[in-house]
Amino acid sequence: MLDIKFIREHTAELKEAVKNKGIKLDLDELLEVDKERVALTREAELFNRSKNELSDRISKAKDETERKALIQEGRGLKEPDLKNLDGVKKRFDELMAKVPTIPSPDTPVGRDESGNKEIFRWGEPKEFDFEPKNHIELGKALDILDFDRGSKVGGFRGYYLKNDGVLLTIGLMMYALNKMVSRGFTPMIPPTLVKQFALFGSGYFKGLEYDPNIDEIYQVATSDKEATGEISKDKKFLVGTAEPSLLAYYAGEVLEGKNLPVKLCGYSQCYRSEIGSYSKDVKGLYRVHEFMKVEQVAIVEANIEEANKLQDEMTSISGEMHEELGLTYRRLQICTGDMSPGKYRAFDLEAWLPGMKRWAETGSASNFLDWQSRRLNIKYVDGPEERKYVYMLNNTALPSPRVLIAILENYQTKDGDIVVPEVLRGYLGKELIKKPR
RNA sequence: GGAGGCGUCGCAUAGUGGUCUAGUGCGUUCGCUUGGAAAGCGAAUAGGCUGAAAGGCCUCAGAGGUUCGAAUCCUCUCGCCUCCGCCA
Repeated sequence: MLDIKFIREHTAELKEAVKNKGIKLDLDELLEVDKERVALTREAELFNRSKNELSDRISKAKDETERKALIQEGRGLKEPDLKNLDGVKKRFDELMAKVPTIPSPDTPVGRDESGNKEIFRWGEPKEFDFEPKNHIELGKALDILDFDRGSKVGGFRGYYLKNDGVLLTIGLMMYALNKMVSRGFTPMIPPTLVKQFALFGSGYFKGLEYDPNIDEIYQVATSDKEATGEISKDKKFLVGTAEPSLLAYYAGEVLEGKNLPVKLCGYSQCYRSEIGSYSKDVKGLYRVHEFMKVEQVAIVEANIEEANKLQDEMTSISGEMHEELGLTYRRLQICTGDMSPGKYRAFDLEAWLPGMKRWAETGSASNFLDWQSRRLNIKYVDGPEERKYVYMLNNTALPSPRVLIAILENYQTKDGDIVVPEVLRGYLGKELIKKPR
């Protein structure tokens, strides 16, 4: 969400942003609707003013005759068409919800993910003196992953973690939480079942309302009437990351400037319907409907340099974890076409998967400026009189399944065992996950 | 699942048809006072839209209705809480 005044004054830049981000939005229509909205509001104001004045005079009428005369006069007032105003407001809101943040000057312009730019690389893809297996084969042989039973019970993209697969995963999460806490982030386990506003506020709906056909979010209904939309009571959604729950923690609040920046990290189960990815990555742990993740978010004052600096810091913490885990990774700067509407500046981390022979997105760091805080109505006190919307940032700390894939594939031995990365050994109590022989 | 309660300007509350331009207390800020502070005294203290400004309009959870006029009456919706039952 942006300020309508800003939109009026920066139309050209916004049109450029709409084009470069590939958003379906007619800004001219928005400006037209805005004009109409202002005109109708003005009309309603004038009517209200005369009505209020008249009511006041009626209440002060000195006798019945005067009162009756004034009431008659009131009947003559022409009421503006407020129904029309409601419609205009609704259309205005719909269009406003789609207005993007103008991307940062350093963001490459591109149509899709092929326009992302590699800006940093740590390590090189590992060389093996044997043909490395992928995590599916490895996991099955080690009896730490079970996809057959996973889909039997959980359906498409279902999986079980077993034995050391569980300990590795929980170990990764503990490792990430400890790392974040050591960097001054407040740990939280937030709700994963949340109300609509939290997801809308963070930008997880493409429009004003949830649309199950395009939004990659599960809705939870507790009755048939809810499921069919007949009633909307208690409609809840499953979050795809801790981000919306962490950001919405402060929804509607005004924070003290001296308490900024607020740094939080959240551990949560994450649910993704993957509605637009039916045929993508159908095998293995790469793209699953539910997983565990530690997420980092930050709430900062409205200062672009500070926000960018913190974004870089958050990205570097994720990078450091990849390094400590011994995972070759690269950092990409995300281009306009691969960026969601609200983002100002974004980076992905990708780890190398020797078995699948590909890079795997293992993190995504985004700076939204005030696009989310306007939707969530989160401000801070800046000086004695001024209140400003905060800037909001988020970044993955560690996503469990993809990092697990990277560890299995990078640390495999010729015999199909897995060497446990040093930083995780404390959580497993062993140095090697041995294949049953 | 059953029963009941509640939703007012940061917090707590008052307000049952016009004098509400929403009162009071707490908190906060500023001033007076003081060597400095506390106390005391005085003042200020919601958000949104619109406007160059002055100002105007809207918002008492939300929507609709009754009325010349609604925080107040009616209907529905949403949200929260308590008790009972069931249960991890």
